[in-house]
Amino acid sequence: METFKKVEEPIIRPDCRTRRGLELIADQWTMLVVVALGEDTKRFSWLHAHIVGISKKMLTQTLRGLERNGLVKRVVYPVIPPMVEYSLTPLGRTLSKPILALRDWSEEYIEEVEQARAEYDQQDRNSLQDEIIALVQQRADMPPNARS
Amino acid sequence: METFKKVEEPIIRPDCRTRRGLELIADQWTMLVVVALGEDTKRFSWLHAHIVGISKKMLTQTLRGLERNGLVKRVVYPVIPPMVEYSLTPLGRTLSKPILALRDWSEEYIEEVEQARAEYDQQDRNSLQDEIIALVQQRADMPPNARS
DNA sequence: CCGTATCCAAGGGGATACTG
DNA sequence: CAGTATCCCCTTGGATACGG
Repeated sequence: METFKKVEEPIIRPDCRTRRGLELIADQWTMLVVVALGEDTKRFSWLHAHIVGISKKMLTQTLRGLERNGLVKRVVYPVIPPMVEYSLTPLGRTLSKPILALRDWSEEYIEEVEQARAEYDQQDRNSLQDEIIALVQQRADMPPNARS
Repeated sequence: METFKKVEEPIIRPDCRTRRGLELIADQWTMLVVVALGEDTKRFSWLHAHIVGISKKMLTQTLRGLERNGLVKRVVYPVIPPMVEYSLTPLGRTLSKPILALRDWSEEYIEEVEQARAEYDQQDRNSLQDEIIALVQQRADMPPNARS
């Protein structure tokens, strides 16, 4: 008779805290913006220039999302030309720690990951090559008039 | 004269390690699968059942990506019915630490985030309400025959 | 059980032009 | 400068059916 209590299996439901959290922050631009903001206050144009490749639309969207979730503070100065400053809120700063851990992981292991991918893809090409060779071999074994 | 050396501004280029890393792992399903895999070996059907709401297609895709990047090991047992086991590789286990940090952050702060969002959205509704009131007020101030 | 193949609708996101 | 508005392509991902 089984007397040991079975360990509860972790069921990851759509409404659990982990899912609700990752839904908000687990995307590339959000994390990059948090990294880019860092400790200081940054202007919109600074962010746009330093996160190379992000469009203004995407940057605006991402910042709005972070602001909406209380992670970023937005300050508009009524000057001409306009000037808007963004910074992490105290709540946002709690998020930057785990995100920086992810950045550090990337810095340390990405080469190893890409190496693994190169080998994986190489295997794919070899397999494909083998299949082609096998097919050609089959054709060579067939009588000429049976070839499609 | 400025004698202090200017601090290098961190420019986040598309080809930097951080970008290349986040591109691969900064998405919701990938992180959830890593969390779900944990320390043990898990079957495909186990993952599909425990990550509630993920489609088979998405789960397969995500696992393939992780396998391709050397983060997950896939073992197929040639039995009927088929049985496939997935587990984190040593490299994959290095990734689970920062991801678990992100999960822990979610568990701790998500309520606070959602609270902030509720207030933000409430403000939006109030502003909209104010605008409507202002418009109605304008109409009331106009002579009746000028109303559109 | 563990996929793959195909179809298809929805929306993400870039390009561009315009504004306070 | 810091957006907003519009267009539009093209990817994403669910649904479904099928296969080993």
